[in-house]
Amino acid sequence: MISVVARDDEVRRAARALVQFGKGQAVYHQGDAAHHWFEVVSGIVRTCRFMADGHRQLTGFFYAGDVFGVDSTSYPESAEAVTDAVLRRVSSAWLSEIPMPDAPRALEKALESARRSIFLFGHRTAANRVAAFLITTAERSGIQAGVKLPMTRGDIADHLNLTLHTVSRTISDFARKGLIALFGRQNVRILDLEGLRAIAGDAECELGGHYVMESEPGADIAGQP
Amino acid sequence: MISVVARDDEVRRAARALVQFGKGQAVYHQGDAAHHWFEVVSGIVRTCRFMADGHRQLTGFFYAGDVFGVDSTSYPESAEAVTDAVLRRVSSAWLSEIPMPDAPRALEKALESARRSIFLFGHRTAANRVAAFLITTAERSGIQAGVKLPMTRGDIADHLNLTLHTVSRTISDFARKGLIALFGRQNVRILDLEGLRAIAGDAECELGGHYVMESEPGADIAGQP
DNA sequence: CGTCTCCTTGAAAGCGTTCAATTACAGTGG
DNA sequence: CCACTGTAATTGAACGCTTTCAAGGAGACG
Repeated sequence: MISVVARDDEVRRAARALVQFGKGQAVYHQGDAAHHWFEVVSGIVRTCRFMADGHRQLTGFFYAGDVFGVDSTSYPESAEAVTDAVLRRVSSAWLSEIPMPDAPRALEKALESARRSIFLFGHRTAANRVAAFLITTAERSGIQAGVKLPMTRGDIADHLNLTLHTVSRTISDFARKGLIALFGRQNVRILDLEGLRAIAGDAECELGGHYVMESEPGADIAGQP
Repeated sequence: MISVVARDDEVRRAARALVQFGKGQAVYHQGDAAHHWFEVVSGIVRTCRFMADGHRQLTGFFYAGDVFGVDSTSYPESAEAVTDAVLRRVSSAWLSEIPMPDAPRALEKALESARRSIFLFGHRTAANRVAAFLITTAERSGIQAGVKLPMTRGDIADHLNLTLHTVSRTISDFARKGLIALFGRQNVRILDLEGLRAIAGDAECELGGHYVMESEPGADIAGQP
């Protein structure tokens, strides 16, 4: 009996461990069976999809405290360490024991996020996207005016659906216009947050209200017991 | 007792009725409380979001048998009849009582569709998008070579994230190259399906396999009971 | 101090949009 | 049945933004 409990404890321990990854190392690959989900303890992780045409699409950056890899069967995207990172790895089998948002809710959130990307890629210029990226990155990094960009320009480009050239040019433009200041390639100081916000525009650009187009509620033509 | 049952039956009837909408009429508006979901009996319905900048984004076209409006609290997008349409309107309260395998599946389909749009908007040219649209519309319409396009060019444009000019030009190009034939503005016959497919490219462009980048599984640095 | 990777910058080309005008079509009434 | 009318679609030309092509430069690390 005791040995069984001990073994159970061991399984529990193994099911929830701290693991570390070197810069650039893959946490898991697109298509892998989803045995674990992860929480970032330190460092930064990116999730990305590889397209058949060779293009890469970064779907998210994850900072300390963020969770990723919550997928039911197999991972729809790869996860890689942007910097050296320490992660808490939790076996998917323990999902039920740990309070997690229910599945349909998670689906809806994923859908919502996907729709935001559609908007971003559809109707925003390079300046819009980069400005929005700088602002949100600044907010997530915590430090107010000093933003660190540990990811490469290529990473940012694949996240915003631009080329690294355009990203670089746009950042340089912002610096030239006095919106930000650059210290080396990875350290940015935001000088004019309001100016950046004006360029970024309303990131959550959906209307809460209606575009009323006079319409009847639709006529009932048959009951249906 | 009997009266209660009768009243219950009445509620049931009201909760699931056939309703009809005229061409262009709104089924519901973006932001409305989601009291019902719908199944298309006949006709075509479009769902669309209106952005703060005035742009419109069509998120889907729905044909007979398709389900839309499956949202938990409020509709994130408007729904409008593209043609005169008859819909089966089901009260959200009956979601659990009515055997509805389509409901959760509708969400997954929407997410899949959204992801395809992200890819489409990100890495595909106008020709790619229009070709893909014609093919999928042909498949959904049922009739093999004769595609009907009851939606306007503007609708198609807002769905593919292009201008109506570009859509029109691209369709004309296809006709000029002999890939399709036009009969009036709404009837298209596909003459060279393989040619169209070649232009559309691989619409489901995610890799099933891995891009292996030699990596260790990540070293355990501490157990976590 | 060399080398590697990543970043920056310039110039030209590509593609879709915008502006502007014309044409086709459906619906309506004579 | 045909002219009239308004909406939708087509087409041309110029513009603008991003990409592509090409070259050079800045750090990081040994």
